[in-house]
Parts: sequence; structure tokens; C-alpha cells
Amino acid sequence: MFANSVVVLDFETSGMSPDYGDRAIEVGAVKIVDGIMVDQFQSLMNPNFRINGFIEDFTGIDNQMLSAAPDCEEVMQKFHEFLGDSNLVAHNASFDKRFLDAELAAIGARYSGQFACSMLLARRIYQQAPNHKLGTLVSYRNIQHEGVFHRALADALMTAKLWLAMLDDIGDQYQCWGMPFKMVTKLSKTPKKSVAKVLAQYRLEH
DNA sequence: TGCCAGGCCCTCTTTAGGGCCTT
Repeated sequence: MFANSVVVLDFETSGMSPDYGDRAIEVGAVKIVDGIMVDQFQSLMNPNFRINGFIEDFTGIDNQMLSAAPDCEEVMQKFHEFLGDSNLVAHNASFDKRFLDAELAAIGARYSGQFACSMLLARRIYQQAPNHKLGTLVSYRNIQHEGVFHRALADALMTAKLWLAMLDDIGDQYQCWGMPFKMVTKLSKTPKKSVAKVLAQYRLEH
């Protein structure tokens, strides 16, 4: 069976590090229940400072848009409710996890699920891909996509489709259908050369 | 963008260095 509920999320941010004062400026997320996308969340977030020109160009989010957006704290309260007790997925999760942790800490909240990384999993099962950027993997796996790269909901949707495609491929290639989230998380941290061996062992045990 | 970050991973490694990813 699939994990009960998984939220695939993506943050657009003012920079690379919350430890250096950067904030989230947009969050997008897709909720997957039993392998089906059932809900979405998207909101701009006003960090109450001006973002630089590179971020405006990179994301298409400008200071005027942010000045009209609700504060980060208000958005994160709603997003925390959206998360519930779901497990979490992001592409290069270590990046989004730092911002999620920082923004939730700012409102005195935290999440309870496990956090998995679609990039680490892709590095295991698509070892022949040209690289493991989100856009490259979407093309590599022939995933249909809508919207613009580097907007939160569009990237979250693409990551969600990639995640489901990878679960399908694990099933098809290794006869390991319906692998639990916990096992997929473990797989994403398995040394590359041991992936087939770990999957074969899992198949024998299930 | 540039080089203010950081976790993962490979290798000419492990008392380290550098590329990949994310904005």
C-alpha cells in the first residue's frame, strides 16, 4: 500500500539560507493519498523586506506581488494545517526542509511526518539520467507538465508526478509495488550500487 | 547572481576536496 498521505512541497525563497535571514516567499504543495493527487496548496508569502532582482527574475515573483501577499506567519498557519500528519517530499529536500523548519519555528509549530527527497531517490533509480535537476528528470521520464518552472505550485506538481512515476518504476522494474514510504525513504539513502540488492531483498520479504 | 549554505556522494578518500542540487 502507499503511505496514507504524502505532501509534496516546494518553497520559493529570497535566497539560499534561512540562517542568513532568507525567508520563504511562496509555498506550493500537492497532497497525495493512496497514490492519487487529492488536494493542492499555494500562496505567496510577504517576508516584509524587499527581495533582490535576481530572485524576481528567477521566480517571476516581484516585490509588488509580495507587498500584497499575506505575511509568512499567516500563510504558515494555514500550511501547517494542510500538512496534518502527512509524510513530506521535496526535490532536494534538505533545502526545503531548512525553510520549512525555520518558518514553522517562527509560529511555534512543527510537523510530525517523515521527510523524503525525490532527488536522492532519482539518483538511485535513474542513474543514467543526464543530471538530476527537476526539469531534466521531468523530461527524462516523459512527464507531462504545466505551468512555469520556479513557481512553487508548478514545481510541486512536477515533483509529485515525478514521485509517483518513480514509485511506478520501482514496481515495474523490481516487482516491488506499493512500497511503504518508510522503505522508499530508506532506499533513497542506500548506496547506489546496493539499490538492486536492497530491492531484491525487499521483494523476497513481501 | 555569486559564492553569504548545507546535505549527499564520489574519489586521485577517510587528518579531504569538490560537484551536484535547491533559491
